[in-house]
Amino acid sequence: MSDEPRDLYNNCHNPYQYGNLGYDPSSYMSFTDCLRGPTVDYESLARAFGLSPDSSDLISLPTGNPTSVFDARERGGPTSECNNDPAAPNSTISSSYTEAGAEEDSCKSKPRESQTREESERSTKQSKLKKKAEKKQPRFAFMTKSEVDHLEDGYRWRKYGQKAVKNSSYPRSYYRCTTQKCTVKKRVERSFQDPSIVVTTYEGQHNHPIPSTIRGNSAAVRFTSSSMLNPSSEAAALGPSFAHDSLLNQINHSLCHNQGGGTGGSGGTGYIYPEGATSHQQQHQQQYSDYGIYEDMVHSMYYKMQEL
DNA sequence: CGTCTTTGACCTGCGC
DNA sequence: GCGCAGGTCAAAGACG
Repeated sequence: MSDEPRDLYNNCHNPYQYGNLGYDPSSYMSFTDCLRGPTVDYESLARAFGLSPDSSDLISLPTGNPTSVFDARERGGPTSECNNDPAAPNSTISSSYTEAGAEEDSCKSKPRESQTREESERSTKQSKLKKKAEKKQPRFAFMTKSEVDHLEDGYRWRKYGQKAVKNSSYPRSYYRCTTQKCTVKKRVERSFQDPSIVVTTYEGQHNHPIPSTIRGNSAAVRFTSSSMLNPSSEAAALGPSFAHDSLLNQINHSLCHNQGGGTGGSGGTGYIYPEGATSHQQQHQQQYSDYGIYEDMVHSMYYKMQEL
C-alpha cells in the first residue's frame, strides 16, 4: 500500500480505478443489468458492487451492523430466484393463499348468509395478506448526485403520486413501471442533507425485457445527471459498456464525494455522512434503515476503498 | 388521441 | 381511539 489515502478522492473519478477498487470492468455486471434482469439476482448485484458472493466481507465489516445483502433478501421475502412472475409466485404470497385456503374448510357447514359475509371478509383478508406480501418486495436504494430528479434507467415509468416528506423541504415522487403486469415501483426524493443528491428506491423486479424505445430514443441507458463523472473523453473511450455502467460510477462518485466526512452512528452502523452532519444523522439512519442492501453496498465499497 | 403529470382525497400502518 | 405520516388512487389537465 504505497498510495496515500488522500489520493482516493481524485482516483475515484477515474473510471479505470475500478480495478483498484476490486471491480473487474470486464466481468462485473452493471447495476442497470441487474435491474433489468427478469429476475433480480442479488448475488450478481452483490458482485456488481464488488461484494463477495458469500457475503463474508460484509459480515466482517467493522460496522456492528449485521445486515447484509442476503439479510435484506430474507427480510424482503422473495428468496433465491425471487421473481414476480405470476406463474411462479414467491413463497411469501403462496403461503398467504395457503392460509386462506385452510380457512375455507372450516366454514363449509355454516349458514349461507354468514358464509357470504365470511367470504367477503375472507377476500378482504386475502387482499390484505396479498398487499402485505406485496410490501415485502425486495427493495434497494442508491444515491445519485444529480440535478435532475428522475434519472433514465431504460424503463418507462409513470408518476402516480408525490408527497411532501417530513423533515425535508423536497417532495418524494412515486413512479410505477408502465409495462402491464409489472409491479415494479420506485421512489425518488432528494436528500434533505444534500439536495444535490437524489435518492432512488426500487421496489420489486421487472418481469419483462427493457422497452425497445424511450420516447423515441434508444433504450440505451441515458443518464442525464450533470454529475456523471468524467462523461467525456475517458468514459467515451471505454465505449457503450461504460456508459451502461454509469450508474455504478455515480454511486462510486457519491461515495468518493462523501469520503471526507465521517461515518454516522458513532461506531455503530457506519452509515456514511458528509462532513459536519449533525443531529439529522439519526433520522437519516432510520429513514434508510430498511434499505439494508444499499447501506451494505456502500459499507462494502467504503471499506474496500479504505483498504487501498 | 394517447400518454404522462399534477394534486387533493382517501387509505393504511404505527406510535402514543 | 386518535393523530400523523407515508403511500395510493383517480380525475383533470397538459403535452406531443
